Amino acid sequence: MLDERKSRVLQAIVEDYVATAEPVGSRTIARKYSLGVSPATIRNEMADLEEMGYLEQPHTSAGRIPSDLGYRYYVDCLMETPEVDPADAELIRRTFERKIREVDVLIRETARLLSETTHLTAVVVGPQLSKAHFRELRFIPLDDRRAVLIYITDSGFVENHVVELPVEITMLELERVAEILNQQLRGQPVESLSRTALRIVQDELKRYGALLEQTLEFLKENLEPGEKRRLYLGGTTNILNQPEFRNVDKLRSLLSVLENDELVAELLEATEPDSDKPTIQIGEEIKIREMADCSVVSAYYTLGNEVIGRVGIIGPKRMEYGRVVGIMEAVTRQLALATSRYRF
Amino acid sequence: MLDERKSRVLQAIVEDYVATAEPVGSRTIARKYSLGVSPATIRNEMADLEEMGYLEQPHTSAGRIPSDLGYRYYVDCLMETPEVDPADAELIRRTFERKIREVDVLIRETARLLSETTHLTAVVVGPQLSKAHFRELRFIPLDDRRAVLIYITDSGFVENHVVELPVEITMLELERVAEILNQQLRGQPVESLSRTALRIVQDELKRYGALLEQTLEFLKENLEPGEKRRLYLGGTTNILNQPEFRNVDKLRSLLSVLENDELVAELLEATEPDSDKPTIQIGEEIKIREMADCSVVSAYYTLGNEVIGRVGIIGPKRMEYGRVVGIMEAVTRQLALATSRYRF
DNA sequence: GGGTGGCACTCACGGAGAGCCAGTGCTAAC
DNA sequence: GTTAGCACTGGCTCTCCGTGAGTGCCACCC
Repeated sequence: MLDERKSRVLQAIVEDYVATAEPVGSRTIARKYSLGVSPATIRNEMADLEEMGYLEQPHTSAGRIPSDLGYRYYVDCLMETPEVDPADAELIRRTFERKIREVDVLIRETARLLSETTHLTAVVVGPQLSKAHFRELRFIPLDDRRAVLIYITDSGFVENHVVELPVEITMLELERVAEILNQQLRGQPVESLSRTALRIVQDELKRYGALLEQTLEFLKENLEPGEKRRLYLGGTTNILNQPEFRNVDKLRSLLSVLENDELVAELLEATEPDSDKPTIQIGEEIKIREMADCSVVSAYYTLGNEVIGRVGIIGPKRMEYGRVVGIMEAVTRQLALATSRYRF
Repeated sequence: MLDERKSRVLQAIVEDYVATAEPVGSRTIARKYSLGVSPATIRNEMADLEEMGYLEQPHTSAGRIPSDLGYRYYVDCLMETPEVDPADAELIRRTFERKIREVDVLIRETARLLSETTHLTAVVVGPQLSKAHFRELRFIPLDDRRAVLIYITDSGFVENHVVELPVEITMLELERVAEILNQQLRGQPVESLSRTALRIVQDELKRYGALLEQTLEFLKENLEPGEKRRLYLGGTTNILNQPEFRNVDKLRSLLSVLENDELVAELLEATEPDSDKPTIQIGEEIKIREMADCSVVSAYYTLGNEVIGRVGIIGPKRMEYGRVVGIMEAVTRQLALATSRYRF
């Protein structure tokens, strides 16, 4: 725990550095932040803070910048989350009051909204199929060899997939397959439609072999933990406005990471499972080497009590944490609300 | 038309500049490309070519680089398209021999494939709904107020959409609506399901007012020329490897363009409608200012005789046009083949 | 003893100048 | 028409200050 004055000094340094991207010196603080002491005193405090690991010095004759630890202390103990800017609040309200009926569009719009309000890069991981409850599947025959398999959950996802039919199957038999599957599976949490549960059904339906196998395969593909993710990035180019990424090589390695959906989705998994405050990962706390200069603010949104998706903001460590957290809270609240409209 | 020797000189300059990204001088050409004449002669030829507008000089004491016109002459008259590299050919073959059943996945994979083989940025605009023929729609009731509207075309697209029902409608009536619409519209080219054609049906079905309106709205949204595009970018970060984009500001403006799906899709519209060779746009031939240093190679792919989608490669003007064209031809051939598998 | 003013020291940054060199344009000769 | 020779150009790199922001330390003061 830092004493009052050290806290104020650290806070001043973080906030000034966030605003200017320049190492901040003792005189600047004495002038801009009225701590009522002289630069020399602040120099001493800064020397202490550096020794304790909260500050770093790019080179001997430069000002100080916060270390990862310094940012960590700042977000944990010093940061305030200001009211969301009225213009942003208005934008958020307006975005969600439009009735968006397609889940994909909703995700995309959310990502755009977050990136526009924070001027950073936003990630949204869409409602996960596996968190929903199975409702019903249907086959729509196309010709004698193929049908569309349609799969609906009670949170309103509709997925479809063309499956090949065993040649001999009749329209009636097809309906029978659907009926049996529906009876066995309706209302089940999709997550627990595990291989074993499905296998029971499979036994019962041995004779529809190939068709069933494809259906199951589709269900598996879409429901396993590694299910296809609905992931959307917004405002990737906002990164380019950050002075820390003027360097093209750094930029390239970061952008390569962002092109990898797997990795990005994992980033957001770090969200603390029970907190309803956004989680913040700072610099080297992120395991990805290329992101050592970045921070990630992430949160989840819920449908009922169920976590069904996540949002994140990726930016330089030097970001306005308070503002970002405020925006994120406002957006996830609205997003949960919007998602609940899909339910039936 | 350039005489033989001028052609050889221009070709040498383009190819050397493509390979090295450095302005090329008369000595380099004399040494590396055996034209059988001395540097001085080549200097004279270069001076001529510059006067004719095929070459430019970054500054007085530097070598020459091709102008837009120079590239244009090169791709029109001098370029050869070499055999696709065996490793790439193998990769292309393998990608498409996997049975990909989801259209979205196919597009994504194609974009990835193109960007990996060309080391440039790839765009794929997916099969357009509006080019298909209507086959059938279905309602699956969810509760007494909502149903899923499912829409199938004969080229294998399945789209779905939650619609709100007029409260009084019964299951049977719902089926009747679908039936009437199906009868009226089946087999129609989707493009010609214009507002007027739909209005006729609408008259007939006045009593289902709200539901019908929503259905029509959905059809319109998805079928109008401005329909939602299935567009996918691959290898965006490949741009960063190009020395011409070491400059972060140039890079930013280019990436902003690429974030705009509308603009990117328009780029590919320029594809010449009847040629089966890829179309090449060079530098300022592209109307987008931010892309003045880029070239776009684009082509379409067909299902039957119908153009249903487009692919493009975006790179610096200094790209290996021959190789890119070769790869693109191979990929579009395979893509058309793969798409035809969806048909029924 | 904590706070402060003063002072020497450090180091990144930017501009000026020198040398280098790839490449040109021109001229004269073949 | 081709080529060799040569003076000239202009960007690039390296080095060398000068400048200024900022530090660390010391002595002094309340």
